[in-house]
Amino acid sequence: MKLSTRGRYGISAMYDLALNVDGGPQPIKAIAERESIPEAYLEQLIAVLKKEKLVTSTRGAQGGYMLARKPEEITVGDVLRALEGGLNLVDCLLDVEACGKVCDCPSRILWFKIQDGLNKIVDGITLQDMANDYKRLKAQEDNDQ
Amino acid sequence: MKLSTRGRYGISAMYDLALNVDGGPQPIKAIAERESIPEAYLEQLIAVLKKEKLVTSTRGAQGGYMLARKPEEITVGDVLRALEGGLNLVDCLLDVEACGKVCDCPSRILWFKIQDGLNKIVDGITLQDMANDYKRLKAQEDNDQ
DNA sequence: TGCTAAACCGAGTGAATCACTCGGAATTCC
DNA sequence: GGAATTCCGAGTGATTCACTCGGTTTAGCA
Repeated sequence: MKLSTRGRYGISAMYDLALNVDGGPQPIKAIAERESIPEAYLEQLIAVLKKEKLVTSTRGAQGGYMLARKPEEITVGDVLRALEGGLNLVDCLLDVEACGKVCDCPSRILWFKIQDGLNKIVDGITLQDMANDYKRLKAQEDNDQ
Repeated sequence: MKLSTRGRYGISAMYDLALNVDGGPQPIKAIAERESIPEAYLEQLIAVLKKEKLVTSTRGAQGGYMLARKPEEITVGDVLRALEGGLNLVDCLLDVEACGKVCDCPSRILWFKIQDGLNKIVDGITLQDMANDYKRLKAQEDNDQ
């Protein structure tokens, strides 16, 4: 029930792209440095995000990655589902076949409720919300000085 | 982000105990058979549930396990937290030290929101609710015949 | 036109975790 | 005293995680 580094790094990277939304394409190296993510690993993750059409890329020198949609149109759920293999708490929710003897039906109802609730939470938060949190924190910090 | 078998088996076992709440102590063997859980593995899990004071045991012949509280007083969250090592999505929520370079603060806010929402969901469902689901399903089944 | 900065791609790997198993000791009922 | 049961610690094969590495392709720029 722990989020893997994939999800955490992925969120950091997407959040980074949201902050730099007006800065042109961001190379992996820059994102990796700012967010302290191993560069070669991030490359893999971002490939997934691209396949899921959450980011676009431009190749060659001066290339890099950008958000495929506006930050307020990308939810945290989009990112986590892409990287965490669908946020499926339990296989029997997708695949009725996988529901052998392990899942009796009240359990199945339970998993569904949890899964559904979780999805509602993560789909209610966008990258823009995160960027706003950042601005708010920063303003407060400036104020404290 | 997938629930491990620990959580799934644990819920099944506790649900089983809730259904058999009036049947005296239930030996592991019986629970394992009804719920199709490997017996020796369930033993391990139930030891954790005991340590967390969710079940009580009586040793020796005719012994077994019972719920430590009434089914309506045990939430699914109690069980999952016990078995899944606390349902902590991310270490930096517990342990500020663990929050090195990986978690910048808007991420932390995010994890907190998700974690909090998740806990609210699982703490809103009791073993009794699951048992009621079972009765409802069973009644409907009988009706269909 | 060639250099360099980047994305793209596939394979490999050590460490950790998962999902169990096994053997035996202690306890309690009949 | 024997059978049923909990209790306990250790061990293990398979899988997944979190990366790394080496190389290829693409594109801007001098």
